[in-house]
Amino acid sequence: MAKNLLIVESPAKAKTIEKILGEDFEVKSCYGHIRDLEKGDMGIDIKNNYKPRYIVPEDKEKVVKELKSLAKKSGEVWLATDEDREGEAISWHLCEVLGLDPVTTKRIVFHEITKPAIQSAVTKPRTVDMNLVNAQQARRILDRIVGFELSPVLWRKMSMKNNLSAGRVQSVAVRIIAEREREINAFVPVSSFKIEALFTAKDVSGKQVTFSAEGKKQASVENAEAFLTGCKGADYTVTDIQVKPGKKTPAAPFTTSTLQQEASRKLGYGVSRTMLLAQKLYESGKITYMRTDSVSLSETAMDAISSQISSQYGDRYKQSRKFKNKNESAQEAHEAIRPTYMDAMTVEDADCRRLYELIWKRTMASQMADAELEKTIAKIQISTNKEELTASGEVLKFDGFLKVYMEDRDEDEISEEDGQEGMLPPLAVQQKLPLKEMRAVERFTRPLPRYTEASLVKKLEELGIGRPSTYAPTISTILKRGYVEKRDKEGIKRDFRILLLKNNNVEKLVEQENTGAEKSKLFPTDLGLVVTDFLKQYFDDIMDYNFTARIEEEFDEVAQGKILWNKMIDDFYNPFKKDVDNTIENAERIKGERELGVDAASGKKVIARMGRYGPMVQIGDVNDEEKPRFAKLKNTQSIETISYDEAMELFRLPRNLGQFEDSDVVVNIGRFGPYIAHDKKFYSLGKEYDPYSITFDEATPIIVEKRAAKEERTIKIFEKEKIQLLRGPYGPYIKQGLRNYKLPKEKQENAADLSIEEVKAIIEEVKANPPKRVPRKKKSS
DNA sequence: CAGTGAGCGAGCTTCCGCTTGACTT
Repeated sequence: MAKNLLIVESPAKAKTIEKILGEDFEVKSCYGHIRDLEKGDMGIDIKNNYKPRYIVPEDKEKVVKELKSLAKKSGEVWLATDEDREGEAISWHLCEVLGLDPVTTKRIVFHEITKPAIQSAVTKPRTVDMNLVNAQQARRILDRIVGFELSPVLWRKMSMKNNLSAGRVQSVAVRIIAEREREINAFVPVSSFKIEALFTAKDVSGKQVTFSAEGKKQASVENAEAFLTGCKGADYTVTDIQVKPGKKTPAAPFTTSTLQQEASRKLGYGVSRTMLLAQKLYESGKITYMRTDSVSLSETAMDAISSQISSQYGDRYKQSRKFKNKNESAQEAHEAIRPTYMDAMTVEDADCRRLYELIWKRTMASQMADAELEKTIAKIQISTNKEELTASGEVLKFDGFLKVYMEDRDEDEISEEDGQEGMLPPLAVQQKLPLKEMRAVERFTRPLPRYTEASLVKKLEELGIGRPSTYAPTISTILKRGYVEKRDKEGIKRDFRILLLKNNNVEKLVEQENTGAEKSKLFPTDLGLVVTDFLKQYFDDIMDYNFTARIEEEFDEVAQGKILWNKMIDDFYNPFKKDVDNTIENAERIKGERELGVDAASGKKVIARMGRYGPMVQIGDVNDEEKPRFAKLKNTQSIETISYDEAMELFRLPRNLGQFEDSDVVVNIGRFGPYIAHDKKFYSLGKEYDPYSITFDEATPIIVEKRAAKEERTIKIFEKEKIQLLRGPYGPYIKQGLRNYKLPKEKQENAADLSIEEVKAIIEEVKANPPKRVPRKKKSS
């Protein structure tokens, strides 16, 4: 009898399941979605009740063909795609493409790839749930409509024409970054004075140790000084001691989002890197599926973890826990991310290993006992006034899960109070304490930090926007479109005051701290800011943080069969389309203009705005008799924050540094960054040089060096044909115009001897048989 | 490769969510 064919989404899963099911089943993968909306005309018949037009994308043709022929040969076809909205739709598309009847074709689901789960799933097949499929179609169609209606609006209203885009997810992601930036820019720090007293006492071994106690924060320097002066000559007595037990609980096992956050905090990985490494671990069978929103573990896994904890740390450290998902939008088609086996596992690649160890520890910790603490709070009376000081200490009584792992926190979750609380020496009520010194330290309030890739993912997940499979790609998109940049920011030096009470004398000191430094953070570009403002102005509802949550409720109603999907789409489309038409008709071009002042020399207005080639400053108006002067903003500057003085500074380029080898040496900033122009040739300036301050003596060696390096790379030049033979990191190649052609292996050795005829032949040869590439998107008819 | 900055109009781009691999100057 012919084998049954079982189709899953992921090929790695297929392999595992085939082993479990044995002889009767052949298990194949469809590699995710196999059909999508056609691109032309949105792929939707708006007038025909939003009927979708599906096609098999080019890169899926092969898979579909193979599944078709297998389906013919096989006994029964079973659909085992993921149990969520998308998975259900994939099953339905498989029915459509393979000619299966969705009413009778067997559909099974499981949330974990374990023998019992899969064997039990096979005993209770159902059929495709068309309501759920319709909910997915509604989701897909709505996203297509939003993206393909909104993006063209931007093309029309923005002067920059570098394929801009907008969408339900990406545009809100940019908005989050833009708003945080403006909060930071508008933030006015307020200072107060933290009171800290240092006392000495004997510890358990009788040694004198220093510990600190805190007093009430003082709002001003006057108050702080008055307080310290008031403490002159005081006695300090312990009046009360409270000892309270406390505990810490481990975090849930990893989901995609929490894995990305922790890998970012603990290992400094960006989200794409984390996902790439996780994919490798998954494919080599070391971890479970890495795109998941579920925190649950299979029974089999819980048992394995439990026995691992027993053998490694003892039963005292064991505590079985079942975690529940807080997130309502979670679809939980998979397990949490965990090691497939808990016993020792070697991972070759160092980066992969670090991620694997993180996953292993987190998984272990999630099934371990609470850490037990003892918190001590001592009140200390000041004899000269009514204020009290508080000393607190924390002792770890039992480490529990902390033996293995502790989750890190984001900057914005760390408050000033929860610094490291050390141990207090044993104290007794009525004990007199000798004061070493007391200080009032000026502290400033801080704005919320800028987002990292991972903290943006966290925010998106909280808002229910995006899915585990799209977090990393979404961030790539907004970076690629130039709405957002990832970079460091240097902090600025700031003075802060300290008042010190010592030996009955109050002394005033000033110290410096660095504030506002950020590393690898997301900054909005001017483009991102103006596009966000524009979309907010004209498409308020789409840009609303709750838009996705609202339509998700409607998708749910479709999934429950309460409303028809085309009715839902119709209710959305009509008002939306009206907004689109109105915007195209009435909205002004997006400029983001801001006036900076008046140029003293010419008496003309100085403005910052978006130009055709990005943010710029301009002196004068295009309607003036004399042409306006233009200068490009540096990439750390922004239309919103640039000052008049900074703007005027930009007009200092181009600078002529003088004559070298009878030609001018001119420094400027061009399309590809700062450069030196000399003798009709151009030399890029590295980051170590500033075009505004580079000197003649610094510039000339760069010319000489770069010229030499270029000669080094050149094998031969065919002047007349404008063809170059160059040496690159992948071997010698031919350059003609913008295109490169690799030399065949046998010709690489003696590349310098090639004649122009031979070179031309190679070009023709390569053109005729182009090297295999990722299939390019083609216009579907 | 190293200009430009206004507006027109051809012909192009664009979304989100499932999955992996092949390529590089």
